[in-house]
Amino acid sequence: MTTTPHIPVRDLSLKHLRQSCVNCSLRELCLPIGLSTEEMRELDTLITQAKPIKRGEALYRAGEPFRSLFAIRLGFFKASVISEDGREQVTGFHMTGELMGMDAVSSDLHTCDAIALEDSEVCELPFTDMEELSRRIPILQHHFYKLMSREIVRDHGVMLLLGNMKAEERIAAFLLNLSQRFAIRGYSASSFHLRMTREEIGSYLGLKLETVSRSLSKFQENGLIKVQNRLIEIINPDALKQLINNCQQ
Amino acid sequence: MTTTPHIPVRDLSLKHLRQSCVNCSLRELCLPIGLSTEEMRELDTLITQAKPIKRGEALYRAGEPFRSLFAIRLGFFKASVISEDGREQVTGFHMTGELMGMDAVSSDLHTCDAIALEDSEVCELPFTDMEELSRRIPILQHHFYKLMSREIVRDHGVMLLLGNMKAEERIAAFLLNLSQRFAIRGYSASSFHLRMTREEIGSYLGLKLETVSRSLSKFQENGLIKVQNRLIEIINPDALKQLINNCQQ
DNA sequence: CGTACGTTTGATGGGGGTCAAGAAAGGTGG
DNA sequence: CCACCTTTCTTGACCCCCATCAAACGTACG
Repeated sequence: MTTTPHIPVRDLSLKHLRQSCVNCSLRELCLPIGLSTEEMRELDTLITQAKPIKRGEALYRAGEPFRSLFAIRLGFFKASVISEDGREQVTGFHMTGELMGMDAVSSDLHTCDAIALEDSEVCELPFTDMEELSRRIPILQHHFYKLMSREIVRDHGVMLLLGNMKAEERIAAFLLNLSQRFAIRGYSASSFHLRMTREEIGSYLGLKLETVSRSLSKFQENGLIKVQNRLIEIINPDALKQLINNCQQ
Repeated sequence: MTTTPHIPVRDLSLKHLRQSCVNCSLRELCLPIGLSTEEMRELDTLITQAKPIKRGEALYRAGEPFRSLFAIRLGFFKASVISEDGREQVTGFHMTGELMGMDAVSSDLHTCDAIALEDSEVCELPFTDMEELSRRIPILQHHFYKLMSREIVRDHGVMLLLGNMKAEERIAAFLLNLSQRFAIRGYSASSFHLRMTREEIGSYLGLKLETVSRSLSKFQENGLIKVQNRLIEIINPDALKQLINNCQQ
């Protein structure tokens, strides 16, 4: 039984089931790989009803047993690991259409917390079912390998950022990355709302919240962006790009 | 020079190929998941003859088309990404029994360079063949998902290190990590040879080579380790562990 | 044996962490 | 709608860690 958010819950025809898959949570998962209608239907039967997660709630926490991946149907999450001595490191921010929980496959335990930064909805994908299905649909198997690989590449990018870039370069890269991801989803690339605190940005970028705040203020002074609390307007994206590339190591 | 392989390179009968799979390059891949002899044989037919890579040579480079994963049969590699403006970030060091190239699945192009830091041997695993086989051997499919997931978890650990730790903590964590991985492979945990330069260590840890050198010297002064060029002897592993955990945030 | 590369160590300076205080925003209950 | 409180954000002052620059030394290799 799959429900679908922007479609009324009671209206559960097959057509809408498929739509839910294509349009929302599994956009990245299904749409680009060209499954047949029949295969898509099989995939849909796997997916449980969309589950709402309120802002501040955990989708899962480190240490919990792993059963499912989660596709974000709508909303915004942070993923973070806590070290033994209590330090938090935000490992990623995830938005509509992205898949979470792939880190948990390795040990059958979640290795990080996933916290909703706004009211969200996720679709649960039981992993063993998914594995079974992907054996029968080669293209789906390949796509899952690709998704996990993409996560690795993304992490390498963050490592480059943390290892090589100065504070302002990191912030610039972060803003451009968000901008691009919003744009892909049909939102404005030049104006968006930050769902996370300065502290969470800082944790992700290896900076203190004061440094994040200062950098944003400086960008505003220089006319690169406009900051109004968590509303960001990108005035001069080219200057931001230049900032990242110019500072030769 | 390089340590001697368990099996002479020239002796490549089927039996030895299988042994090579079990004992060396694919230790992590095959051994722990309990394949039947028949399945193991199928896997072996997939694997090409061990290929030697000399010190300094590239196993692959960023941008090259992706065809295969590589299992390190013997040796030591660094993986690194180069940013558009020429900055190098070492994303990992890989030793015997580990799998390289999983980042390339996402785009069918290698996204990083893999450079041998000592004379090495790798087994090539053509990825499409591997996918096909893993469809018929569920446990193999699951294991590959796990391996990729493990890579993600590992990267999260590095992100924590880069985002939260001070120079000496990073070095301590790095040394302990190497120590542990050597120990798993049956080598000494307390005494080992660094295959990489101070600069490469620094790149991996987000530090400059001088800082790496200074930290090692300081550890030696304090009796935690003994450094003799690239030979490291760990005198007081507990003190190193404490170093990582004590420095609260 | 000499050149090149890698390493160590010192001196210096700056980027960003830390501490602190005040301002702004958001949520809650009356 | 307002008063109140909490959380988040901004800005300033100070200082420390680590990058940078520089020089000398050790080691590997042709």
